[in-house]
Amino acid sequence: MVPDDPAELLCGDPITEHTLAEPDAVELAGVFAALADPVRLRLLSIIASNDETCSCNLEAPLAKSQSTISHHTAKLAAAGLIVGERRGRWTWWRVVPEQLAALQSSLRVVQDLQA
Amino acid sequence: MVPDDPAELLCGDPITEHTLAEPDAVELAGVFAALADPVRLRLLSIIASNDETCSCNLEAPLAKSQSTISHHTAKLAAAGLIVGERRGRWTWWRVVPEQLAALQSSLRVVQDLQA
DNA sequence: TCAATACATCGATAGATGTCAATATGGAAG
DNA sequence: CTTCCATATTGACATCTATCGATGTATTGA
Repeated sequence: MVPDDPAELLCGDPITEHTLAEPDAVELAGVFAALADPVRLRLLSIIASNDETCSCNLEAPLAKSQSTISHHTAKLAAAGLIVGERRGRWTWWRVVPEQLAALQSSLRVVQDLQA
Repeated sequence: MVPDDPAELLCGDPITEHTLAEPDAVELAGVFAALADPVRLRLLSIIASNDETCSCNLEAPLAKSQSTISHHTAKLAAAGLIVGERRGRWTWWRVVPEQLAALQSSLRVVQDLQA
């Protein structure tokens, strides 16, 4: 707890300005949460390695069930990291570079705070 | 599932090369998991906004208990995003810019896969 | 119209996670 | 040495999440 007596403020002033606000933190945390799973990271890297990737090419390399893959693609899509387009029988996924760029930017902001 | 008959490979070839390997994915997911919480993101932004930040200045702005803050700083530290140094009564935290840079780099790799 | 297929959704379950109160630890100050 | 204080750890609990099998839905092709 912060000491009441100013003379005991030996650990510096509390700083609450210019820091991440709660709503922004919740939203950003949601995007990071989408990346906080090994299966989804590999999924993303496979999708990113092609212009478009069919769902039917995602199950085999990751050794997960169809419903699990569907669950993960849905999470990545909800985070805005990929978009899917249904054409014919298949759903084609592609990455959203802008969202990846936005994430990098967020990290850079934190870095710049310190510099 | 991938069709057996080559004539039915209408959705393209499965691609497993140049994608994120399992062990790397697990490690990277762990770092992202550390950022997948609003409290930790705000914690990180507060710590980043100073050269060093005392734990005693982290509880009040985030309105969380002492043990919860300790839990979160430990997670950020385990992910290599911050380091703590105990001097006297207090623990001083600072961000690790190299780890933030490494994360940005990981995201850039995914972006470059697609380009 | 009907069967097959690709994907989503549901229900269930085991394990992970955020939170707090209580307690332990370890340095500071007297 | 003893007391005080900042922080870490423990134990408990509610919630979230990853996973799968089963089922639903929509589209293709015969």
